[in-house]
Amino acid sequence: MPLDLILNNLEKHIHLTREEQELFTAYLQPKKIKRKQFLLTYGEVCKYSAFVTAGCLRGYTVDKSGIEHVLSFAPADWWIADMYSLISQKPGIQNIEALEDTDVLLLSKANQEKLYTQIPKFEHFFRILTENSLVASQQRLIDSLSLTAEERYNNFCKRYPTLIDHLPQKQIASYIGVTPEFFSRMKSVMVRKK
Amino acid sequence: MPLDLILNNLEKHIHLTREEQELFTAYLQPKKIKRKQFLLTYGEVCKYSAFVTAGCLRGYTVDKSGIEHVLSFAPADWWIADMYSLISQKPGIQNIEALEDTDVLLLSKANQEKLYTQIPKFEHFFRILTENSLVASQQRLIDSLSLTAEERYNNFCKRYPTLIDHLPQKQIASYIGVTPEFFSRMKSVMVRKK
DNA sequence: CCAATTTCTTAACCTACATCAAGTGCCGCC
DNA sequence: GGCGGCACTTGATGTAGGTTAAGAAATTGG
Repeated sequence: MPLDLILNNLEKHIHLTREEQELFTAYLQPKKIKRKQFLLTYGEVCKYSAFVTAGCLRGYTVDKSGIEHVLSFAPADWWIADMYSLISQKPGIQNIEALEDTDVLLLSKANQEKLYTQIPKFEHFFRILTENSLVASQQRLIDSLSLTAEERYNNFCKRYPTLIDHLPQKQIASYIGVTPEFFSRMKSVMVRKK
Repeated sequence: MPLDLILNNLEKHIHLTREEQELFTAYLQPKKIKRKQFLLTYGEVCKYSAFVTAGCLRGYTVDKSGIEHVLSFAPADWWIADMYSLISQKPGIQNIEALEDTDVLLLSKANQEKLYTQIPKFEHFFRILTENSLVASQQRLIDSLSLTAEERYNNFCKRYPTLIDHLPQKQIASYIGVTPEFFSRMKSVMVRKK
């Protein structure tokens, strides 16, 4: 059941009473997104944090020469949002798209802020969630500055083991920051090496 | 006075009473770091968040071919730490070094956690601080994936206007992710263009 | 104020990855 | 069940930025 998944996710960092759980779940809004549909598009203000209960989303930006850069994948049990836009409430820079039919639970920014005051444990939870994202983001920056495409691919495989053979490889190429052409070549070289 | 600087920094997001201010400042530990001395070195566990009151620090990693990558500069009124190590309490991956004689106020992880329970506003403050770092880190990742060295340099100038003519240019080169040689060439080309 | 070190510049050559182009395989869909 | 389009491959060629080296300029510490 989807609500169990999100309650277990919270349980990793905070413990809620029955009533608190009920207050929380009342704030959630389930939504289904079909493959290739968008949860959020460039220029829109991000009003929700999304928790994925089934399927998979990707968040990406498009640069001025039209190239897409995948910033994150969100399979089941992950949170996703355009943090820049969610925080500033300015027009966002990400597209968030379903890679397959996907179910999410939406928590609006307004409700999230109510939770902070009604149940301070949520401030704690989201602080930790944000800290972990920050560490991941910094690590990815370090990787992009100091590793080769091949090493970044190996890191991707560790970080998203469930996604490797599940995802069009152009999406993986975009995540590790190379063209699909180069990624294809690289993979065939890696096979030959073994 | 240094304490005013940090209290004003907090004031950007939370309001403290006189007593809360006193409780907080009692937790702080002033420290002086001479130019080229380290606040933290690779492999050490990070036990403090540091707030700079004068001077300037840099946080950087060294990759396996010995190249340094500057992750952040911290001039006066900025916070710095090896977040990965501070959070996990595992051996860190950053060196934090003084670029000139620098004064910091240290807040230990233990004290920081006491603040979270004694004055929940601090959980709020550090959540926001972490959110802003996350957004900056994501933006820098996007920049490194989609901009040229020249565009990244322009962004650097916007982000750290006070540092541009204040900092050895090899440090800037390292921050934007190019060699000092290339950076030098790039600058002379930029001048000629104008 | 000088010597030592560090920083900056310039130049020739090199490499990881991009771009463009053409072809193959395959999956979904009327 | 055929076909339109997308994902993947492979090859030829282009380029941003790296490497090595060597000299000039600037800082720094004594």
